[in-house]
Amino acid sequence: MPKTNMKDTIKNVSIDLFYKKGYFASSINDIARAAGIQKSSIYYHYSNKEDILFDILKTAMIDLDSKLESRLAGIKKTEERMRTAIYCHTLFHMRRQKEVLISDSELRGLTVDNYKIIIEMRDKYDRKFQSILKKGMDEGVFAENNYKILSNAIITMCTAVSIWFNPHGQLSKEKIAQIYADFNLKAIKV
Amino acid sequence: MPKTNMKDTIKNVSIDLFYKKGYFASSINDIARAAGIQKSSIYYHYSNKEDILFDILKTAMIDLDSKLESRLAGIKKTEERMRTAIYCHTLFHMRRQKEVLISDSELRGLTVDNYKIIIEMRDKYDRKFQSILKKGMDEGVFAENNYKILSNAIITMCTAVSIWFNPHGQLSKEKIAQIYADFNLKAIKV
DNA sequence: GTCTATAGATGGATAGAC
DNA sequence: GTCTATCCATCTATAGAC
Repeated sequence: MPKTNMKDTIKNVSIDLFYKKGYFASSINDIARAAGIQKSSIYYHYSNKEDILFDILKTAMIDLDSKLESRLAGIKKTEERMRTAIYCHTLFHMRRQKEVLISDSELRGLTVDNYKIIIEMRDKYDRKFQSILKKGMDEGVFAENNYKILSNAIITMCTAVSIWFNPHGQLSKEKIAQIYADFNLKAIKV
Repeated sequence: MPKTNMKDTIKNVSIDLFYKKGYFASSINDIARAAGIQKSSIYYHYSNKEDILFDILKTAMIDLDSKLESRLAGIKKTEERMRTAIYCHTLFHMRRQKEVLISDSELRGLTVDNYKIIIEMRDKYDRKFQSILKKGMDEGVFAENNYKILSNAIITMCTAVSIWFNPHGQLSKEKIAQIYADFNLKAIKV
């Protein structure tokens, strides 16, 4: 059985709270109560409230990017790379629903330096989609179009699955990711 | 020239503040300062802070729905109705960027009763998209698929244009709405 | 309709004991 | 590593004068 780590506990209850009530509406006191400790004890593990948020956002971004990289490894065909990227992105946004929703609505809770770090990671990730899409257009497998606009459109659609996805619904995460991949591939192909 | 109405001023500066800093991070004091009055004067126009948020969200939802209705009026062909709905929804989410972004991230600021009212309006609006999409599938002009999933996918994609759209970018709002309509129509057609 | 003044609660964060 | 106690800033909202 895994060692109970208080820092992880704080992080996990914070994910729940930020997801349910939002970052600003969740107090240090709320977090402490959920973690079963006094609020001052939080500061032994994290230097301040923003630090918890930053930890959550950074971890989510790192995991998202590494999932993409490992899924894409070895795939050569551009069409298949695009399909895989969309499938992977959509699946992640259902599996890690709470964290990605926090990522998308609580960025304003970060001070400038931390904000820049997350935005840079996100831009780098986005450019991977853009480059696959552009390559497909150059190769003639995808219809010529504004690749930045389409890339934004596709990524935001697949990101937003986290907003409406219901874990207790009828369709599996994998089936929904499949529908999303098919939908977008059909739209971009020549 | 239009009469300067303090209630409207409060509403407008609140839209700016909620958009920039978020609802919980914006204080009554911030709003008062931006409106050029003392914070106690806010309470002459609105009974509390949530009332301002609710006013913003309700107005946005009413306007969104009435835009759709007037655009759809007289259009018979299902494919054209779908195209118009997508175009209209996307355009609105660029024209009213701030308000719709608040709508999508600050719903948690509402108490239960107000929350229910907004969600009900939103569901009713969503069902209009679902019904057009389903009709197209029944008629055989759209490919058979899970119409609820696809409807969610399309609506959230077009809603999310508000996240990345840059008013100072090269493409016009109308051009982007056109790209979005074309993209989605291509994806759903048989 | 806007002001000054303030109540009353809660926020993030720190000091220092154990 | 967690506790009690507390500081001080800020928050929403109200009372009552003008």
